[in-house]
Amino acid sequence: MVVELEKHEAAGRAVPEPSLRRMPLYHRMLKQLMDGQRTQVTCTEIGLQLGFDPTQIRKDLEYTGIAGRPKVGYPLGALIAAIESFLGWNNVNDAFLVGAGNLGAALLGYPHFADYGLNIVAAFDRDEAKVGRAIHGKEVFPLSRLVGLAQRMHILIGIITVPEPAAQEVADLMAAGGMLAIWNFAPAHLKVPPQVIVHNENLYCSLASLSQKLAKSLAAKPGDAAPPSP
Amino acid sequence: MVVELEKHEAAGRAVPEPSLRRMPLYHRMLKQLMDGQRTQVTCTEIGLQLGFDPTQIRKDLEYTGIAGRPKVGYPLGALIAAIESFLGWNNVNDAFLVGAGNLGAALLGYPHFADYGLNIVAAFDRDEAKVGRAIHGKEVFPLSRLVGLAQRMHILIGIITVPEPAAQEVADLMAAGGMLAIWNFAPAHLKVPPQVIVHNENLYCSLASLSQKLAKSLAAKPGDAAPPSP
DNA sequence: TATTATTAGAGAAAAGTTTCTCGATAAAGA
DNA sequence: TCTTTATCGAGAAACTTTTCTCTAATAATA
Repeated sequence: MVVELEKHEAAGRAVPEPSLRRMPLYHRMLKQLMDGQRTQVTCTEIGLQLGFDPTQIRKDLEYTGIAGRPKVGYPLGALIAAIESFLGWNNVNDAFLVGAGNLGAALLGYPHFADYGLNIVAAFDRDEAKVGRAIHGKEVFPLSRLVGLAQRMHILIGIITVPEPAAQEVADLMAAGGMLAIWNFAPAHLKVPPQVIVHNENLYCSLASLSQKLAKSLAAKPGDAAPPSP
Repeated sequence: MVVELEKHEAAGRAVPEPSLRRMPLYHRMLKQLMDGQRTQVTCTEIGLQLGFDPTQIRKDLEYTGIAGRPKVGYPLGALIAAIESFLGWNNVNDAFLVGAGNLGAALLGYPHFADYGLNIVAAFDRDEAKVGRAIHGKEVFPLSRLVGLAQRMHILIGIITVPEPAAQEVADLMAAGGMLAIWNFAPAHLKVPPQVIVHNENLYCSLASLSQKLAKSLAAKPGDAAPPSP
């Protein structure tokens, strides 16, 4: 017997990655509209402001399980709530951050992560000089305590902001501590147990795309700005 | 008359974004192989280590214009050079960074950007307290000098690490200064002239993908780690 | 030298994503 | 009330990206 699942059922098929990544853009825009005392919004309007096709937005919003009405659109408050629920931003997850360097400090000071389901509760670092200090109100512990504290506090999310050579070792510790999701800012390909979700935030990957397009654009119309070697 | 272009010709068709974003992963891995005194590499080997399909890698590498040999693979040094050339990492571009906060400082201290075609030469900030100081050896200028200096120095790349409300204004200044590429770390949808390439590095977009998958994974098997409200 | 195993490269097929088309529905105006 | 207009929602079509299949080339081995 085959059980038909609703499209937006939790255990249903995977949601396209591009759709997932557009959700926060909708969310942000809708929040701003909400501040302007609006109560309804249409895909046409969202698309116009964000530069997306309205049909695409309709398909994306379908994943959240909300229904709109022709000629009117979607109820704003309910739509925002649906997105937050869909993304799991209702239940805030505690997280550990490893690597209290520049980037780590930046993330520790990032505003409003808690509004987006992420609560960084502590930092870890191998450097004894950093241990014991607090950064943006978050205490820094020695790396040796990571596994024990993660297990005891049931921490599910780990954030890696260490230099590349240490990244795999930190990932191993996180897996040993029972973490299920790793947000990896080190430019490294991590090997983890199958139950662990890894998201890589490799800046060089983004940079590659940017610089290739710029190089191509300069090659196409070598104007005033790009002096070729004379 | 129709002129047939080579696939890898500079003015040719657009390279898929996913392919572009995989290039730095190949580059990194190949560099490590190079350190191990290797001279040849096959797609099979790259795929095994990075977890990609070898055919996909072959298609990606085709864009760089390099040719491999059956049974042998690609010459390692030439392949690395081809990737760097393809991504425009040979000609280093100067860049200005605006927003000398936590994240800005992290980027100013990022290692080896110059090896990847990006040379951040100066920072800018609206905050008078930050102006005049140097962060990781890069001087901080007042925002008012951005346009003039960008024009004079022919700066093509701008990096935005200001809070969201100031992002559009900074983008406008960058466009006015003649910049052609913007790397935007603010969670904002920027409106820019058509010739300007914008790359958004919205952390909330990545976080959304991560937290949705984690929430789904927890919902699927509510094991020891996720205590439901009793 | 012939055979075998491996791999690049090209093209086809499959899978995934975006855009288009159309009917249904709801609101506003004639 | 009837017509017009705007928009949702569903399915089809177009496009993009990944994976598969096959051939030819190359080196190693018998």
